[in-house]
Amino acid sequence: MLTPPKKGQYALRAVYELAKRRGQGPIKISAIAEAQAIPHRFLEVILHQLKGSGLVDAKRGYYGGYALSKPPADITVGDVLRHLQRETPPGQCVACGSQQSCPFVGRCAFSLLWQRVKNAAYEIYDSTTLQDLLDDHAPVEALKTMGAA
Amino acid sequence: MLTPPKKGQYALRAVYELAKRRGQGPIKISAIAEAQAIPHRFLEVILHQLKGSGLVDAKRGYYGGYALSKPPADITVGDVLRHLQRETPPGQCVACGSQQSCPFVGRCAFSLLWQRVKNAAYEIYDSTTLQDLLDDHAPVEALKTMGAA
DNA sequence: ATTTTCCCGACTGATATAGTCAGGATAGAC
DNA sequence: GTCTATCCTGACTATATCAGTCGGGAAAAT
Repeated sequence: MLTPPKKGQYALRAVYELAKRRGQGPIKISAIAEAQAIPHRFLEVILHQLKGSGLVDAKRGYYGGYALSKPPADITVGDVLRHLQRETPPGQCVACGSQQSCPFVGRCAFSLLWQRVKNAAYEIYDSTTLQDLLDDHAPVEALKTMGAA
Repeated sequence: MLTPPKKGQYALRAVYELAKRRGQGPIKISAIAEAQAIPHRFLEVILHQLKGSGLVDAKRGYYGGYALSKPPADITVGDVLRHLQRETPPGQCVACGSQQSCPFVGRCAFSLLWQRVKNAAYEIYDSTTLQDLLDDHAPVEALKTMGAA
């Protein structure tokens, strides 16, 4: 239900790899694909899409490749995920995705609930930077919500 | 990405309807389906599945129908949702659903993150009872995580 | 000029979800 | 006892989304 889509996972693994190699100049798609076990052609699509958000810069040609446009500490997981899914049109019911008309628009007993879950998720995403992931520990203020498996 | 599946939404709307009519004896599937705009045949499947968890009781025959087996205050959204999706096999990576083998098993930089998001979601689900939904307000201790739309 | 890389849109295939269908079982109405 | 309204049950189909591919084009270095 709330397992992130492959595309998002690939994107995060890719920028994570870029963060790890920051300072080594542009990293080729093929290098990232190999290191993170991502289909090469698919990763092309994903990184290109990410470029549109300004989180990564691309360089073409012989010594081309991708690089983060900001320090890993300034990029959050939320930044990455947000730019992959087209955001839901404002005023639209969170639950009734697509442009289907919700039969309970305005008086839905659950819309608030879905909204809260979504906010809780992005609160975590937005408070986790690539640097946090590199350091292999969760941000301090979020740890208390962890609980057991 | 984290919009709940239709099945779960239908299930919740159905038990919500049952909670609303509690005390009126068994409620027919057709009545629930009409009130909540759920395909009749599909709702049959869903309610039958829910019955397996003991949250609802069914009665057959002329005056048959469904009813909650417990007071609305004793049933949480988490209870309902948990019984709809087969739980992920233990030890399995949260992200790499199905039984696909994760190439980063054990050393995945993100598994902790996914786990935390999942936990945060179920913390909200488990602290929201049907009674809360009937009262049309969120449980107090969860309100602080709401934020803007 | 050629190679190596990213760029870009259209396309295909797999998978999970959403929903249907036909018929059987049970309980009450008559 | 028969009839009807209801839930029960599994197998089935359709659809939408996701995952991934393909072919070719454009910049940058050699």
